[in-house]
Amino acid sequence: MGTVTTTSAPGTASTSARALARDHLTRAILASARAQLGTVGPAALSVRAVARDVGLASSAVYRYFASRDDLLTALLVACFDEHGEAVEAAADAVDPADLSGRWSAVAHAFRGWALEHPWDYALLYGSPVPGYEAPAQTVGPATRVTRVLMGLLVDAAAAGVPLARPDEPAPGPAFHAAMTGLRGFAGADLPDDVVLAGLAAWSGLVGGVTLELFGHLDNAVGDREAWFDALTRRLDPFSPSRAG
Amino acid sequence: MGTVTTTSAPGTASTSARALARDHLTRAILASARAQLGTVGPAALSVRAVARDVGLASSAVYRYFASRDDLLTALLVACFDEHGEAVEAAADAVDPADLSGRWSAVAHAFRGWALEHPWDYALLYGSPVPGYEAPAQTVGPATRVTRVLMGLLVDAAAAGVPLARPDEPAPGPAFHAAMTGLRGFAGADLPDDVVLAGLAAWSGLVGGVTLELFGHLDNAVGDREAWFDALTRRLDPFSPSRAG
DNA sequence: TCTTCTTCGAGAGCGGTGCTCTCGTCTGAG
DNA sequence: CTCAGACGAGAGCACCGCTCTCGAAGAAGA
Repeated sequence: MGTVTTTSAPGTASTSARALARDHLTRAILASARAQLGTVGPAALSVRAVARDVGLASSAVYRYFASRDDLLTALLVACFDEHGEAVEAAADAVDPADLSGRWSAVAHAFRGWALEHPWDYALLYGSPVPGYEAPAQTVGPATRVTRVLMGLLVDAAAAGVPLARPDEPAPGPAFHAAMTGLRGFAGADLPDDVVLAGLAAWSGLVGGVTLELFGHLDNAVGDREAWFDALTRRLDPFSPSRAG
Repeated sequence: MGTVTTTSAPGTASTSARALARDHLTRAILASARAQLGTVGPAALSVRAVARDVGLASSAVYRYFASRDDLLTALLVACFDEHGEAVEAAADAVDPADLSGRWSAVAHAFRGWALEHPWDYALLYGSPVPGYEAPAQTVGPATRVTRVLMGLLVDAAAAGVPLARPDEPAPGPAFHAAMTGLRGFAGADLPDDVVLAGLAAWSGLVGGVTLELFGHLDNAVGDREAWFDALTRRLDPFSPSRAG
């Protein structure tokens, strides 16, 4: 669905001059689109501008991407992968037993990438692009970050750490039923309090970065690092277990 | 900046046929734009489509709104006001002494309006529109919701309720300094733990609604009401004080 | 080597967009 | 009653996504 057609069968790396040229141009188009996305936002991405940038007629770009939406899909996959990789790397650099440390690393990597690529972040976690529906091929890369977070939850559950706060009422059976899909996705039978704690932390993280990046803290919060540090600590779902 | 010019001085309601017609058409354009926004998203809003809808030549619309961005600004103000009013009404319908109840009402009203107006919500809290910079006149309406939340924090601070969790480390001096703008905005000298608790709850709320509305819970969470109920309770910054 | 099939790039073109300018018309104030 | 100002329509400009056609160039078979 990304490229229109492929001369060689999938897996067999053709080295013909034509295939090489095709590969090169596909990459150039994607890179140019990515660069344009960095300055102008997904909704304003222009196939014609990309074509001008790589030195092609606008119609020629359609030999490589069937439509603007296809180009958007490729960008979506690239950004999700890059973002996921950054978060994974940060999580893996921390002692696996230190859940709070892993959480903090994940949160800061999440925000760090977003600050470096604000429009890419908007493509991933901002408003949907009006006419565009993300195809199935994007859900894999899209879930890399959530997979990292779920890894934290699975480890917490395996260690038997309760993530509910002392006074927090247990989520009811409706919540348990609602989370069937997520439990299946995690591949582990996570307790409800763990799932809820994880989702709340995830919401707070996305919300915090979104508020900052989309300008909702502009006249309210000065030092953004201090703000995010404090937010991360406050959201840390594993923090209660450290003291108690 | 909204309308191009006004025949009558501001405040004096002119009843001349021309002024009436102008008022009527301005409203019709805004209503049509709002309706179009409801189906297609801010980035795809088309002045020409609005013109067709209200039965005008596209050029005539520019007699009423100087540009597409001006129309967007008017929509932004209208949506912020509507959203703020919904949240305010929900908060005012609860016993003022019941902080957790007010929080829950605010959160559910926030989400309720967002679910009813997904694209309007995207305009308010989603990605920035590429070429568009929100003018100063939007910040007033934009802060209505946050004002309600800050009212909660001010009341909590006045009641001397500590909002930090038992094991939570106090935010440092850098955080205190970062929140100068917000304290000035609140008009009260809120303690750091109260500010942090409020911002974290605010982040979680925006993040939760954003995740749900922008499709990030699609294959993970079934019953959305159950999920949001549980999230709201988990995020409730006043909950610890109830039990302790 | 010659031929045939496919791929590719360019250009023209269609209907859409935001926006500007001009040109008649009509209104309201002096 | 007159005349400046407001107004609507239309043409036009530069841009957009996308399609179609056509000629050049590469790949593959005879």
